[in-house]
Amino acid sequence: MTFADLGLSDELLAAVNDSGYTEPTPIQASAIPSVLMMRDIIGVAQTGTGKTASFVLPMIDILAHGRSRARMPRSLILEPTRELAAQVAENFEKYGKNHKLSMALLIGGVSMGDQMAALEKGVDVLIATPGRLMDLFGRGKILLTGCSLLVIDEADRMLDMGFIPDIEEICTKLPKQRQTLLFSATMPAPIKKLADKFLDNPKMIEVSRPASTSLNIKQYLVPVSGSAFKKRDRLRQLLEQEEVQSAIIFCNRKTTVRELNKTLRQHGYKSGEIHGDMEQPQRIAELDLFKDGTINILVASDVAARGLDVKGVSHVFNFDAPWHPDDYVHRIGRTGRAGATGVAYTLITSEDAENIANIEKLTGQTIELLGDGPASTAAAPSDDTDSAPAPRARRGRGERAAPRARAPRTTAPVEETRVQAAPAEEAVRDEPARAPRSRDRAPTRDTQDRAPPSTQRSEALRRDREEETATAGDWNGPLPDFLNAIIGG
DNA sequence: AAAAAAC
Repeated sequence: MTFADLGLSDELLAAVNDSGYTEPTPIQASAIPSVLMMRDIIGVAQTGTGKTASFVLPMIDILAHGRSRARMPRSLILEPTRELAAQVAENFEKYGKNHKLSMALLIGGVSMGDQMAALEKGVDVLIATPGRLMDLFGRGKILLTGCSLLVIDEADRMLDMGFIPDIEEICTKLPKQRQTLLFSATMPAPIKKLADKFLDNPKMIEVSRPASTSLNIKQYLVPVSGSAFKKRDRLRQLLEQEEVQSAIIFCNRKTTVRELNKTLRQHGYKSGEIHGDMEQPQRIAELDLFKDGTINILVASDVAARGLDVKGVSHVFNFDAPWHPDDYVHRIGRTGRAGATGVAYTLITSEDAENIANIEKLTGQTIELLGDGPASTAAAPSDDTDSAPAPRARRGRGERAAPRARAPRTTAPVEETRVQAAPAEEAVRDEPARAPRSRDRAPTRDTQDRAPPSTQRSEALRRDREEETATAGDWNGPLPDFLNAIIGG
């Protein structure tokens, strides 16, 4: 099976070919012909299954004929988060490069001026988050009466975020004669109801067992004391003993994201952060730095858990075990994408027993518990920081995780608004995501930018220690049952 | 419990 078998146009096939894809994924193979035949679709699929291309590709061919009129978009794609919306826009740019389709990205956090101007000119594709779409609609900037193709993406996430009433309202403003595609990783009752109400004789496409995790991802649990300092210490040990190409580190709280990124940077790591309290331009800028390899560690809230597609993410770390098992599946799905292998570590404290049990129940697999090996010296007194560093033997080899490579960030990028709504530059996107790491030879003492050895390290540790606030219980009592079960105790 | 989304 090739893309050529799916009924797509030659121009489109050329663009697909240029992007390096030869074989459609299962969801693409079954969805694309049906979409081209104008059928309604329910796609039950996780992100990472090629879901986005399964609607973007046929939409480009469908929209190739006909012309847009002012304020009357011809199609609408709804996404739960701004990042996802931007990502879909990138896909349209990539695959639509041989077509002359116009699109507008309607997301919050960026100025409305460009968006309104685009609408006024008329667009073929509207890609939007519900809030901004409703806002602009309320201002009379959009007419949805000419919108004959609707995509509701990540419907279960929309539900979680309370968007369903908005979605319903939007649906009623579209013409009744239209094609509707709905995608969701799971099909809870409210989503079924939504589908019943707004889809017409949909074709059901289910590609992977919901909530399954990719076999390409090796998963580990890492027991650790609940203290924030010790967790950070343990995390850094993991970062150093692993061959981290690039990593996303998830935290449950935005404050934790900020703190962790700060201390990682103090320790010389090339890290950045992303969470919902940041200005949108800054979120985009940070993501771009991560994509182009300027930073190789992204500390993130769950804003980045779902759907985010960055090539070459070798590791996912859960600094906090996620509260909801679904989130675990989504988070670790940021690695091991497109056939690559990935590793996922989850730091767990004594309080996470139930969360982990739920995750294992959901995924139907037990996650390997990492032994309390030498790397867990975090438990030992580490006041005299430099004298008791993490196992050096296991790092070295020039694979030092993160020599500081750029000056601490100033606030400058925040003010720059030019990055905003514009979809990311094509050129950057398709580069091999990461600059080749210096996985070279012996650790040559190369001077200049390299984080100076001991002094910086101990200074950073001292500051880290000072910021220690949490005093959650250490892992001292008996191991919870689920752990005993795993290690056979 | 948190996070996400409109000014």
